[in-house]
Amino acid sequence: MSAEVKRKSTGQLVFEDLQEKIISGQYTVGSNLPSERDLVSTLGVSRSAVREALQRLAQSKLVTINHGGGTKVNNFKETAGLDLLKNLVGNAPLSIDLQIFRSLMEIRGALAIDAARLAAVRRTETQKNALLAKLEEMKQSQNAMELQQRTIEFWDIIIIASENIAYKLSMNTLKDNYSFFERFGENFSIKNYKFIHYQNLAQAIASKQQPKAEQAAKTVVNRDAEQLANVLKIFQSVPEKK
Amino acid sequence: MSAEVKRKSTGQLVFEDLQEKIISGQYTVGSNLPSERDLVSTLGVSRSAVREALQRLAQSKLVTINHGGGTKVNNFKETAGLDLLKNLVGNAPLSIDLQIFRSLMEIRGALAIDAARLAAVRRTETQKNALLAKLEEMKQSQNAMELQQRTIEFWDIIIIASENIAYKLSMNTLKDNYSFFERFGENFSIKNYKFIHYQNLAQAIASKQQPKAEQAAKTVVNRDAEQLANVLKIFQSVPEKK
DNA sequence: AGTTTATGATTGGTCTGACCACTTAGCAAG
DNA sequence: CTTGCTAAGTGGTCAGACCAATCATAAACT
Repeated sequence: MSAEVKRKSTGQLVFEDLQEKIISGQYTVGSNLPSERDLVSTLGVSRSAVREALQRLAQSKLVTINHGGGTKVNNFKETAGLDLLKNLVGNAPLSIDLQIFRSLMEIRGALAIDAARLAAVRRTETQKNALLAKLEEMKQSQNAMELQQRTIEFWDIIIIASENIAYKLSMNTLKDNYSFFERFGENFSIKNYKFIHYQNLAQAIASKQQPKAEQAAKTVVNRDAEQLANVLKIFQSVPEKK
Repeated sequence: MSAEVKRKSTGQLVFEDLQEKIISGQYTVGSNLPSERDLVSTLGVSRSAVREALQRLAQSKLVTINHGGGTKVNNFKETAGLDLLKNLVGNAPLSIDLQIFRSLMEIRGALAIDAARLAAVRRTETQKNALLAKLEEMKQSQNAMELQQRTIEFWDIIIIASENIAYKLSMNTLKDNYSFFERFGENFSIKNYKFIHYQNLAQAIASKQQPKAEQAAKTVVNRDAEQLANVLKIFQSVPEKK
């Protein structure tokens, strides 16, 4: 139940350290990382810890390891995947990069809208019923956190119904990214929440009206992004409580 | 110059082996992987190799490692990122999963179209000129491979101009995924290639006409996907040459 | 002089075995 | 039945040795 701070492993620490240095440009793109043995002496950890960290960096395409030829620093903007985004966003509300926040809202919107468009054609009867049921759940939410959770599940049904595994996988990563919005949840007013747009979206998908579903999804997505942006502004204009 | 088959490291082999077993369902989701020491004896490799493979599996969210508590197999469809797609597509032309191919075309389309829409508003003068110049390069391509490469660069300019880092990162991964289309390049007829649609797209972005850019992008994307699908059909209907 | 070839140094890859840290399950005490 | 302890199991870290690929340099050759 508690939010214990799990002790991080040495390999994890090395990974984060190197990742941060690569992203912040402390290592020149195209040049080689210090050799494993150099990192061992510099960081004061074992070689296995260093190697495990390097393997993970390679897995996320931040570096390219060459047997005998050193470990090259990649230009992460050209090689990395979507999961890197969370390392670019920033942690505290005050330090959130607005351009990256915008990127996040835009890709989330593009994927969700197209998924809705496809779901309107491909959804099964079961999915139709699940979607309408989830809408009712949303309406009966007791607090903002509950509503937020059910909204995510509502969209998940649409993503699944779109029968597009790429959308599903992308959304997995995006969820990790905007999980930091959770703390803002309480700032949403559930009392004045308008369900009409979600209602329209669910109905359009239920009745297989593709253009209508696409339009309704656009409305929902744009409205949500706008609201989040507003909450974000509040957080950014008010100094953090100490 | 040669396409040498690089010898794979032991860790890489273990990684691929376990990944394949997880994706194919040979390990039950939610259960624990064999312990590191068990894998060592089963696979006949050192523990360091096993550990490095496990770290990479954890990095791609296929497993969750718990200190002292075993390594849990995740439901990759709920946790993995877009980069997993290439492991689902299949390798040979004959074994390409059509639903996944469709997913690939759809997400590629959704991102490209929205990027074009944004680029029409956000592109700089420099980017405008680069885009028009790249279009000319495309027209002067000598062979299908060259055209394909320049088309990728054409889109890359649009993605950059959209100022959306999430689109850029997603496209990085998608490029890895549809790199297997390269072999199909020679089947495209460059002689009859119609540049008018790309021309329209470039012009719309150059003149900052957003709706027009979005529409032109849709046309281009749908046409390309259709062509690729046709080529794919040819490959799938004709038995592989021996 | 330029090219090729050998060679040693550098760097990543693998293995072994020991020990530490955390979790879990079972047992014992209460 | 609960609590607390203990031992076994599992992942984490370390040290050191040796293998394998690459690179820089120097020597040999043409």
